[in-house]
Amino acid sequence: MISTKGRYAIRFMMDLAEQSQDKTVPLEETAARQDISKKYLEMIVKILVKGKLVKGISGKGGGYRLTRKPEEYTVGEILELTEGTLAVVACLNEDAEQCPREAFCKTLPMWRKFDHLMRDYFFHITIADLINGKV
Amino acid sequence: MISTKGRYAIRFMMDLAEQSQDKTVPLEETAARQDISKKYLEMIVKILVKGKLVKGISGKGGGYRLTRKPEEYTVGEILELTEGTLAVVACLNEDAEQCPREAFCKTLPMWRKFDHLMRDYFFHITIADLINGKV
DNA sequence: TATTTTACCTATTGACACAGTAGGCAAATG
DNA sequence: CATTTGCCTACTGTGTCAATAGGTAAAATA
Repeated sequence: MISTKGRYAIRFMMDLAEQSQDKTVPLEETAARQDISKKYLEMIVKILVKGKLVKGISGKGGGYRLTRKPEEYTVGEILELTEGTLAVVACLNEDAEQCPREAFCKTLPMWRKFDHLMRDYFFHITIADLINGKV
Repeated sequence: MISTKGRYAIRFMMDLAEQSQDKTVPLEETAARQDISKKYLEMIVKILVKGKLVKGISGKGGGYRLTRKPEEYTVGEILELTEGTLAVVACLNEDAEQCPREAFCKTLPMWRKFDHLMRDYFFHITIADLINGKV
């Protein structure tokens, strides 16, 4: 299940994209517009900054701004960054310890295929797509 | 992320299916074979019994047995029962309160489509498929 | 009938994540 | 210098996960 972290992050990115491209948008505005607790959103946006998906500018007249064009962000990368992983089962997580059942596990192929399915879906939807209702 | 509850449940059902169809299999055997804590597995199997996916027979010579043929169980229903829900976001959960953003939410269609994708996948894989490596 | 084997039930635990909240420091602008 | 903004650390309450513990009920066998 995708938590509020991932969902709020997507909405935050969309909100930035919907404001005029080269304006910096204070977090307080977005928080109000999206009806999300400012303090909580702050915490989530910090992850986006660390991941270089947005840039934060301090001081008066500051705020946040996208570092790329909206069509260059996929939902997949936003979710993976904020949720930590998109793996559907623990053993498909990148930094998971080797599973001793791996060689003969009869369910692993099912999880793997689903993983591909999911990635194929979320990594081919962009922020621009969402805004333009193309999904 | 699918927890051990769902994953162990699938393995338990597969184990039952792999034993001769009309035998009742004591939980202790399956727990040993699958290397799962007996007590914990007990808790999970209780959900399967309540959901009528398996039948438990008490007493000497007792154990568990499938109530249908392996090809009549889908992975989807096992996961949905044991995990509580398969919804990828809270607002798609059956017993979720109505979301005030529903009417104009630009991400909802994305979640809905993914939900369909996922259900289409997991509700078309059966226990028999897993055993026969058909996935 | 007594014993053994099995399922079934309630309760508890430690660790961790979620969804926030609080308060202050750092940086930049007017 | 004051104001605005981002950034940082720390804390909290609630809930779930993944078990563990210790029993009771039911059914078969000796």
